[in-house]
Amino acid sequence: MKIVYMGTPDFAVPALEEIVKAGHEVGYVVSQPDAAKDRGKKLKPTQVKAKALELGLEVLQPEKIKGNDEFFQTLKSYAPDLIVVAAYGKLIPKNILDLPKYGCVNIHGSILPRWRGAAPIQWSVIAGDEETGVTLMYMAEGLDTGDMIAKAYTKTAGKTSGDLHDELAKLGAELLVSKLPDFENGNISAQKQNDQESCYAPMLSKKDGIMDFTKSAKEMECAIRGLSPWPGAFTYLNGEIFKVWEAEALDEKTGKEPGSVLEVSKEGIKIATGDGILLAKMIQVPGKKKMYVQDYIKGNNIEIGTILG
RNA sequence: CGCGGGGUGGAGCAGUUGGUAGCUCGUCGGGCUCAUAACCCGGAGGCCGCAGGUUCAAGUCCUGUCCCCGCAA
Repeated sequence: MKIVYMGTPDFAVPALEEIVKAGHEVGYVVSQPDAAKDRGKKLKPTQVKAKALELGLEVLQPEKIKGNDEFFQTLKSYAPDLIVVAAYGKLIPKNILDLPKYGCVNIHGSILPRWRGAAPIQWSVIAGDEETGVTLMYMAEGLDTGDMIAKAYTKTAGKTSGDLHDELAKLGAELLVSKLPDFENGNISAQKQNDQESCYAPMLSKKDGIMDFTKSAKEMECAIRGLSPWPGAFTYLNGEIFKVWEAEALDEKTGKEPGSVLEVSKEGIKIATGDGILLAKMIQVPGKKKMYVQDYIKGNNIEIGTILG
């Protein structure tokens, strides 16, 4: 099958690899333009571009695709059977959606219609969903509103967004490749989404990482896992950023003000919340690596009664 | 050249105006104890990221270099 693949970050890498491995022809890989990221502001290729070049595929990186006739003509002359999109990063105009013989499909990191939008994996963890997964769907003009072709599920228990991100990227790749032959066989059946059950997962920003100790310990534990590895749940200790990477909600009561440090031990830091106690286990301060509280307290001291935030 | 912090025994930190390298934890041995993650005594373990330079003398000052991290994007 002749495929055009559109994707940008590492979430979209496994699917590209699997498509090629399955023996399909990928005429073009479309990715966002290289961006200056990280320390030192060096221009770095996107993950998908890097993998595509490694696989010897042709890469296109248009600044914009909407109203970009040259880009459209390039795709049109290739005449793809299918366009596969995974975390491309921009909306795709209708003329491109309608171009391929079998249409345009997307791999989305949630069980639709739940968590439409940019950060489905993170929000499902933050919300405390017990189960999540990936959905293979046709692309429609709305945001993740297209008809659903197939789904694959997994449990969220104890996993961070980072863990699930990697897992779902693989799961999505397998799901997609297993369905590819069905497009040519005409064996695809798609199901409409129930808009009533939908919810939105907006892109996360740094601010979403701020810890709100008035919430329950359980909610905070989910937020900490959902915000890892980015932006990370953080608060302030003596004016410095204090990140919490691992924590456990304890079923204990306290009358102390939310954010109060109740106890510091090798087990972790017990912090009062709006409901219950949060035991912070792995933390990080500026300039340092993540470390367990057990290690942190060997050379640092946190006074009982300190208010975080 | 975006801003900034840091690389010191296994771990986390301190190290003042350059002059014997310390602390907490761990570890090993011994002791106390019904017992212990508690306590007491003792021991081992460090080319102070790397390379040069200044100096009678450099963890400390200067130059270069590698690596890690926070912010910002």
